[in-house]
Formats: sequence, C-alpha cells, structure tokens
Amino acid sequence: MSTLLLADKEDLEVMGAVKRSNKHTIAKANGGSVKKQKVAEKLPSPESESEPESAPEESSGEELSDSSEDDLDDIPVDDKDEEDELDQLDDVKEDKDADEESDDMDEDASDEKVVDPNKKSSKEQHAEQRKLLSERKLQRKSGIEVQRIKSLWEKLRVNKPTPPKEVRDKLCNEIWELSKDVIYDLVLKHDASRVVQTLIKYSSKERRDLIVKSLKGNYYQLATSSYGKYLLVKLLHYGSKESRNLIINELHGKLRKLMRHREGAYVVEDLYVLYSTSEQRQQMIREFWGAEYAVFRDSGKDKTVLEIVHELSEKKQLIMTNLVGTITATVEKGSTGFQILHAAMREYTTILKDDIEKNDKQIREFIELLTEQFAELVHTPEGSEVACSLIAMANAKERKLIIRTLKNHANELIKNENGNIVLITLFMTVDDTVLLHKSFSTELLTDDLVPELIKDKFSRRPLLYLLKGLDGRYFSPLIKKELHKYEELAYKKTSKKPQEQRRAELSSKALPLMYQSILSTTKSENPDKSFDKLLSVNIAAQFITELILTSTDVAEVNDTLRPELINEIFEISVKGDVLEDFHLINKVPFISRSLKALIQGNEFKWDNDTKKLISTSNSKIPGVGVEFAVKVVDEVLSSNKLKDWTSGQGAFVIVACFEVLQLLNENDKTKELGKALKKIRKDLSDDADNKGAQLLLKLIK
DNA sequence: CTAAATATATGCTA
DNA sequence: TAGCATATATTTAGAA
Repeated sequence: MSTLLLADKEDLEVMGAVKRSNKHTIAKANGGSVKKQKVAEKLPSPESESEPESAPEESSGEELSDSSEDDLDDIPVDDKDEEDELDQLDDVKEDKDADEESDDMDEDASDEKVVDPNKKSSKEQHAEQRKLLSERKLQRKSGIEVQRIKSLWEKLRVNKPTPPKEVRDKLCNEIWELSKDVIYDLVLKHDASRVVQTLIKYSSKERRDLIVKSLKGNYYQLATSSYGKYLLVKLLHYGSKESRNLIINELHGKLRKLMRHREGAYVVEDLYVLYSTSEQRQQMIREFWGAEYAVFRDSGKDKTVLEIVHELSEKKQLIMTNLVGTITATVEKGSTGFQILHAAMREYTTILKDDIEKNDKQIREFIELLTEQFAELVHTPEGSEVACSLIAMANAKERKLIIRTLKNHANELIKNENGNIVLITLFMTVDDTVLLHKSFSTELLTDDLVPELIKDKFSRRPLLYLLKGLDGRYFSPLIKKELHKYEELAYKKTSKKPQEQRRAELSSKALPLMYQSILSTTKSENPDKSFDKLLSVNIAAQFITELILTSTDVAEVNDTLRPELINEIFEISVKGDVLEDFHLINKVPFISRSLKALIQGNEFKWDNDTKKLISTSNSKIPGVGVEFAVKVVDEVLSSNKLKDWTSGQGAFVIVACFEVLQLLNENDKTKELGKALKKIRKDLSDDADNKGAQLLLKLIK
C-alpha cells in the first residue's frame, strides 16, 4: 500500500537539490520521464478530493497481506489513526498516494464513503481499536523505543514555527540516544523510518556515517522495502563519498534482482543517475553482463563491451543473453524510461551494431521489443543513441511502425535536447519522405508551433537540417560525427535514396509550411506573437535569414512567399526612424547582421584570405543580394536618413550595401551612395567609436 | 575561422 | 566537507 507515505517536504527538497545539481545533462532530460513520474506520484494534485481519513476496521489486515515484509503487518492501520490527528496535511497526501498505488485501497475507500455519515457514532469503536493497536504495537520489536522516539519526533518535525536549532539538536540527540542501537528495527517501518530520515537530515557527518555503518548488511532489504527505500535514498543524498561507496558495493551483485523489484528498481535508478561517479556507473552496468561481473565487481574494468566480446567468442553469446534478459524483463515491467536501462541497452546495441549480419535475428527482436516504447527512450542521451541506432538498423517496415509511435510525441521529440537528434536521424535515413512529411512536418510546422520551434536552440535544429544539411555552424563536430555514423549504418542495408535527394524532397514539402507559419505572425493579434517579437529573438532572426537564403525550385516560395517575407522584414527593419530606441536596429543588435546577410545574399561572401568581398558561384536567390541592397539604399537616400543610419549599428548595413554595389559595378548607385557619404564624411570621422562608420570612411577614400 | 565566453569536471584549501 | 580555484571542453559571438 502506501509506498509513498514518506513523501514530505524533505523528499521534495532532496529531489529539488538533485535536479539542480544535474541540470545540464541527464537529469534534465530525465526530468521528462522518470523523475517527473516520481515527483508526480509524491505530489498528488491538490484538487483531488481527500478521502475519509480514518481507516475503517475492515480494511486492516487484507491490504497488507500482500506486503512482503512480515514485520509490517499491521502498522499502516494504526499509524493512520494516529497520523490523522497529528498531521492532516501529510495524510491527505498519503491517502491519495495510497489510492493511486493499490486497487484494494480504492475499493476500501469507496466503501468508506458509504459508511461516512456514521462516522461519529463509531467514535468509541475507534477509541477501543486504537487502544488495542497500541498494545500490539508495544509488543513489536523495540516497540517501546519506537513509541518514545516517535513522540520526540513529533516535536521535532513541527514546521511552523520551525524549532530553533538548539531545541532541534537537543531533540536529535535524544532520539539518537534512543535509536542508535535499534536502527535496523526502525528503518523498515513506515513511520519510524521517517524519524530516521529526519535524524539524518539534521545530523553531523559522523552520525550519518555511523548510521550507514550500522545498516551494513541490510541494504538490499532496505532497497526493497516500501518504506526503507526512501531512507536509503536520503542516506545516499546526505552521505559522504565513502558511505555511497559502501552502499553501492553492497548492492553490487544484486542489481539485476533489484531491477526486477517494484521498489528496488527506483533505488537503483536513483543510485545510477544521481549518486554515482562515472566509474561506479560503469561498474553497475557491467553487472548486467553476467554473473562473473556481478560477483567480481572489477572484472572487465576499463574495458568496453566490445573489447570483452572480441576477446572470447563464447562470451559474446552469454553477455548478449544476459543483457537482453534484464532489458526485456525491465521493459515488460513497464520501466522503459529508466536511464540505467538505457545505458544497458546502449551496451547491447553496441554489440548488435558490431555485426549486423550475424546479429540479424537479435536486432529484429530487439526492435520489436522497443517499437511501442520508443518515445520513452528519446529523452536521455543513452536512450537517444539507442533509438538512433535502432532506426538506422531497422528495415522499412519497422521504421514505419517506429514513426507511427513517435508521431504521437512529435512535439516533445523535437524540443528535447536528445530527441531532436532522433528526428534528424529519421530525416537522414528514412526513404519514404512522404510518410516522414505527413508524420512530422505537417504536425510540427503549424502557425502555432513554428515561432516557438525556431526560437529554441534544439528544436530548430531539425528544421535547419532540412534547410542546410549538417551545417557546421549549427551542428558541432561531435554531433555531426554521431549523425554520420547512423547514416553510414543505415546505408549498409535499408536506406537507398541519395542523401541530398531525400533532403530536397523533405525540404521542398516543408519550406512552404515554414514560410506560411512565419508570415502568419505578421497578422497576429497577440502582440507577444507578433513578427517583430519573433525577429527580436536572435536565433529566430537567424533562422529566418537562413530560410530566405535557402534556394529552392518550389515556385510558390520563389514567386510569392519569399518576396512577401523579405518585404515584411524590409518594412519592419529598414523603414522607420532608426534613431528611435524601439527601432529594431537599436533594439536588436543582431538585426544588422541579418540585413547584411540578405544584402550579400548567396552571391557574395567575405573572403578571409584576400580580405575582400568576392562573388560566389551559388545560384542567385530572387529578392536578396544586390537587389535587396539597391532597395535599402533607395529607401535610405530617398528619405534622407543616411546620417541616421551611419551613426550606429546601421553603419554596417551601409557598408555591406556599398561593398556589394561596388563589386558589381553598379556605377550609378555606387556613385550616388558614395557622394552622399562624402557629404557626411566629417560626421563619420567624428564618430571614432563606431567601427562601421570608420569602415565607411575607408571605403570612400 | 578564431577568440571570447561559458559550462563542466577536478583538485585544493580552510 | 563545502566552497573556491583551476584546467578543459563546448558554445557563442565577432565587424575586415
């Protein structure tokens, strides 16, 4: 029943701290799956109604009979009675947790409702029962101590006002004196283990270490206990390196069993994700290789699975069987989201990839096992790696099924740091571009989503891939290498279509959708979703520039969509008074770069060797390049704003225009601009801090 | 492309 | 042991 009785603020603090300390990598990704689940379990939604708290007589024995700990038999009932009076808040939570946890409870609860009106009349019954139970309680192991400790604890844990430190320390010391010899009798009981948790929280390092030592030999039991597991997690959280090491080593060899255990699996997951060093993680994963590694925890140390597998061929079969056994059991248990499992899967996948011909049967089976759960994989780095590798090795039919699963999670997939890589892998490997487009592009490239997607570092990546391929500007060498590996793997068997053709097919379908969605913001009623808000975000503006500079043979884009978008940008960032603070040029420094990019278009680029602008052989894109430069110059000159433009960031825009015009021998315009610039030469030289202005001076010499 | 900035891991000191 | 400093990897910005 109530596994989560211990969920109080302390637990949440632990989780919070934990999340923060891991924000960059795994835990963050994990937050999406495992962690969140747990927190959700612990924090029932406030709106759900609170059940009648006092447990009715009937519900006592049965619900506990399924509990594996004999020690626990009748605790929850009497505890409940007590707790009701002592701490209503907590109990509301607890009862609800209990409901979620066990069906029996639900039934009991609904029974109660019927009885509820009679509650008052049963008061005496209650009193009687309470007496009975407290007698029984005293007979349990260390019963007397438990009673006294608990009453002390009640004083300690009141929250408002929090007891002053001296009082707290005094209470802690008293509790410690009472409990130090009977720790193990306490930790498996739900309320008593809470006492110990509080004790740990307020204790010194030495005392914590003592607690850890006194529980030596009992950690497996603790991990598998519904109540003890929280204590164990607290020990890990507050414990020293040595304590953690002691616990990890004691659990080593039992991890596989723990992973299959309802409670134990969570402890192992926490241990792996939050409380172990990378070396310890490797050690934990090795245990999944097989008995030899479970017994000798250093066996195979500093070696990769592949190295082991290559050493002895008979080991390969054994390790594979062991790995897939644990993985299958855990997946079937419904814990596909566990990160430690993802790590095990990665090991297995590494072996599979090693020889896709010989491992064909296992590959097919593994893919089948995971197809329906694919969305659970993609949020962790390891899981994402597994997902990408499997997609690469899957045949057309399997890919189709995987896509069907992922389609339902397209939004989370593209936004996630690790998930977006999976989407790109799909874009790079699946030949059926019609299916891809239907499953993802039409889902994602909507008026609502696109502005969001292009503002985000991760979610814009798949879109950028469609535009530019694996451009080094947006894809770090590491990621590129990874993606190329999947690509290579995919082309060994399933994928046939030339990469550029695939991307062209996808992007020609996606481009109009992107344009339309971005253009829709110019008509948005909501000021927060307006076009200029979008342009004010650096990476969004950058994306829009890339979009415009992507050449295509889609007529709709060339004839209407692109000109429209260019015009919107022109209206918003070139027209108007550049001296005003709210003008985009002043508000968003990046805009001048975007404009410069548009002025240079695909036709020109800066050559770092000759330190000059040169023409490129790229196909010209209508509306940008010199065409845009002329448009800007005309606007600036005709409205007499040249001086305004050259006095700030805008000067770089004018520089770009001048260079482009000069290079193309557009003599009339160049002369016109040059003349105008010479007129304000003095202003330029006065503006010594403005590097753009100084560049202009050099140009008109 | 390079330099600066930032994030991350690791070691060290009080 | 916590906080700080240092070394190192990765990301981001820069304006000849």
